Amino acid sequence: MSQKVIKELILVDGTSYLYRAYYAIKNLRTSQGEASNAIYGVINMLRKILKDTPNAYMAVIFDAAGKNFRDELYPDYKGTRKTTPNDLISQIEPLQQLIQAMGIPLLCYPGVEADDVIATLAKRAAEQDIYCLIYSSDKDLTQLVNDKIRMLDTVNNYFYDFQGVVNKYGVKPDQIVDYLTLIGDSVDNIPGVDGVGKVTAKKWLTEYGSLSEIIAHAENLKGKGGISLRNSLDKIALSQQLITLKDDLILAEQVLDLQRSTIQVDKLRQLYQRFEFKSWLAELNAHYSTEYPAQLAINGAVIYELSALKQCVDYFNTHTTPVVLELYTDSIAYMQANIIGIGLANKDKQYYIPFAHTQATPLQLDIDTGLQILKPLLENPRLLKISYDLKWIKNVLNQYHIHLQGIYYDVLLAAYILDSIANRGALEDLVMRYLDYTITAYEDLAGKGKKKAACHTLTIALFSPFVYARLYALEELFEITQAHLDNAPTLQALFSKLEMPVLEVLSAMECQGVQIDKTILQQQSIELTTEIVNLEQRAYSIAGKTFNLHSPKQIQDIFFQQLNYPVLAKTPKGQPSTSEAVLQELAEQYELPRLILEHRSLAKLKSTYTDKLPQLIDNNTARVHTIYHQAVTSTGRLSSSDPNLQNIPIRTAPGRRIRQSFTARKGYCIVAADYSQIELRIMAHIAKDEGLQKAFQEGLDIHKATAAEVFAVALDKVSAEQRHSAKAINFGLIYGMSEFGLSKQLGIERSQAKEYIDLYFQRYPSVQSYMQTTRVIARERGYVETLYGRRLYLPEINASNLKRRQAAERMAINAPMQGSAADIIKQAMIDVQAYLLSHAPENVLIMQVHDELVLEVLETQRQEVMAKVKQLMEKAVVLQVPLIATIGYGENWDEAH
DNA sequence: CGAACGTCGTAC
DNA sequence: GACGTACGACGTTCGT
Repeated sequence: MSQKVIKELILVDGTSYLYRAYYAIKNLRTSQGEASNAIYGVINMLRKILKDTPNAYMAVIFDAAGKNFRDELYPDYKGTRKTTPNDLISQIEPLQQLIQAMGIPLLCYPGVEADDVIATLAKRAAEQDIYCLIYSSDKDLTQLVNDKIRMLDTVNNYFYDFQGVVNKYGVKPDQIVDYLTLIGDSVDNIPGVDGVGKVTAKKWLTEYGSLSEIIAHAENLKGKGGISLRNSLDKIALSQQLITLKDDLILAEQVLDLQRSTIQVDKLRQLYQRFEFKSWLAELNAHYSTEYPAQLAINGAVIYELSALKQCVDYFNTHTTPVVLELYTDSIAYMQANIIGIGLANKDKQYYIPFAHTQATPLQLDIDTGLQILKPLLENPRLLKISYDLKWIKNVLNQYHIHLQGIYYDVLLAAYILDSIANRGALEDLVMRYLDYTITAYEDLAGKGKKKAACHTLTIALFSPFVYARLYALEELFEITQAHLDNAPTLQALFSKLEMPVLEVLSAMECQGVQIDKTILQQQSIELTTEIVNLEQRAYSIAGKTFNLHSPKQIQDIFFQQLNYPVLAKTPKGQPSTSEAVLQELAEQYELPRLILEHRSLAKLKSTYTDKLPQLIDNNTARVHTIYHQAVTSTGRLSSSDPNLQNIPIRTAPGRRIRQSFTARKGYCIVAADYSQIELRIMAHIAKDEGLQKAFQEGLDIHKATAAEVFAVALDKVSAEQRHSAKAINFGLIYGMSEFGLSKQLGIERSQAKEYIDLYFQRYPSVQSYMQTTRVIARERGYVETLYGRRLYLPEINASNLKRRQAAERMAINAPMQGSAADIIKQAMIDVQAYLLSHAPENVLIMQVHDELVLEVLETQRQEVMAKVKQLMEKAVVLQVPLIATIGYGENWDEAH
């Protein structure tokens, strides 16, 4: 055999991969709710092929819509298939566009199947001494395999050459048609010979060579298979015809035409954007990034000279338009960050002022000198500042004793108000979404993960265009998001009256920090270590060997292989589950699960809290400085990280001990003020339920009052268990819980849970109608609102998938309550901060935990401040029910409760 | 060997 | 599958 073959031909069974990808990849859709899983899977595979064999002839072949000749021959062909899901159908058209935009030949012939086209092309290629590799997981195609045609099933990771087919099916490729005819194909609904399976088919074919020879010797065949073969000769002919691929189609394309053409960059970019394939988009932009600087009216300059900096400052001082401000540092941790450079811009001009790049010619300005000149501009309240994440910028500047003023417009917050889910991404994602062009992400400039380069190691020549593009884009995002806000007055008010002011409160809280007593935590860590080691030893002795108590896999082994515990539940992958619930149940009978549960809870305290918190104490301030994220949650709540101060334990005694380390400075005390039942109060208000409102107005214990109603007993006759049940119902309502959830929560029968819920709705009918109205409004508008008009868009509220739709409905129920509570406490924070700054400046807010504000208050002013804070919180908004804050104080956070 | 994912546990 | 919003530690799996 000559080795003159230069190229091989790659034929991809597009339809086969489309289905496989659709079912293999779950839960992939865009922020708008458009399914993208099948597209992602197919394109991912094609990209791999292109990377491995960039020079091969290549085509992707799809089945055409409509009937083909097999349907004519046999009306039940593929009759057992379920109808194709809409989610899949919607992906076919864009997938094909994407493949074409990638420059890959795409073939789709009506009246035949993709397999027939593949058969024809493979045969033609082989005739021309071109080796052919078929990518498919369809076993029918193995009939084509010979010394030049091979098949790769990437789904099952199996390679079919001649020997591969023999190994897999026990017959040769040219016997595959006969083999499949005998055993039939349930996938395509092709009948085989009754009583003949893989074993018999293989035996007969080995003995007689082919189906026609088998039929010729039919009278020799024994058993049930032999009888049914003799009785179904006509059916066999049809099956054989259906399974045999047509390899003599007349096609418009020759094999040599199947070359990759030029990539359609714009089309590809548009589709990658639509389906939010961000890393591919970034890669595309890295290769074809010439467009944007030319297209954007960028007019940038790097400032190296003192005189130029002074001129620049004068320029912005004499223009009344807002200034776009960017800060670049060597760390994202605001307490440690060192400024590397500053970007300043307006509509017409972008400046980059580098201070600390490692390599720079000409010399950079000295940072102290530079900041001294910039300080008046930054602190000028009349010169308005625009940026993305101004809180972080303000915090960093604070470390340089520059107090940023004129905080005007944070693009991050504006986008968050416009759509708290779709606008979760970074600046470059907002640019893509609102401006329809792309700018370089920092990671694409400097790498990511461990390879990520700090910006001072980048050259100014590389870095400055990146800065200009961001400054320019920020200006444009300012204009476009402002226009969107102007169209929705409630959103505009939410932005300018709530979020922008809260930004400044949060900045102050973060920089203030919280004093944490390291010695308390370190002592607790030591004690926890002792207990953890003790639990480990006891566990090892029961198991008879050492193992990792954190490893579900090892626990599975010991529980179910070694100790033969009963398997109570399985994971989705079919493994015996060792989840919390299973452990709880096993713990009733066995010692080991009890030890593991105990170990988990102690290990959690140690690793997450007592070990971690001391590490985060700032060297200079001796306090912990969290980050409050103002644009993360879908509902409007804040979140906290590094460390997360919003999930410090409270429910158990060892947990509360951690709170004892949150202490006040000498002469101060910790004051903690909680809103009481704020979400239920909001529900009573929004739902306009008279019964519920009355209970709150009378100042009743709300769970007790609910129990009295639901169980029809007098208030003073409510049992502890009844109150407990009512409390679960109340919480369940806020979360959109089902009967199932309530029954699980209370450990009661589902029918019993349903009874409770029905009784509740009978007693509080307005609550029921509110829930229903909310679902309807969500479906009609596509979003729900809080009291302050904050929106949560729910793209899946009309999804065809029941589970997704129900999840969206639960969010629709929960978001107005959770979000309104978030709005209210934000208002309270603004009011409290204004009071403190004007009347009691020694006292400071230090934490927010969703419905709780924590302050550090001068002992001598305690009574006055507590009274005022309580009053401001309760007066933050007027509802149909009283808003109550309970307030306490102590030397530490635990005592203050 | 580091990144990504899944499970678990803490808060409101 | 079944109760909403988060962050983060850990083990396992995946891909380079």
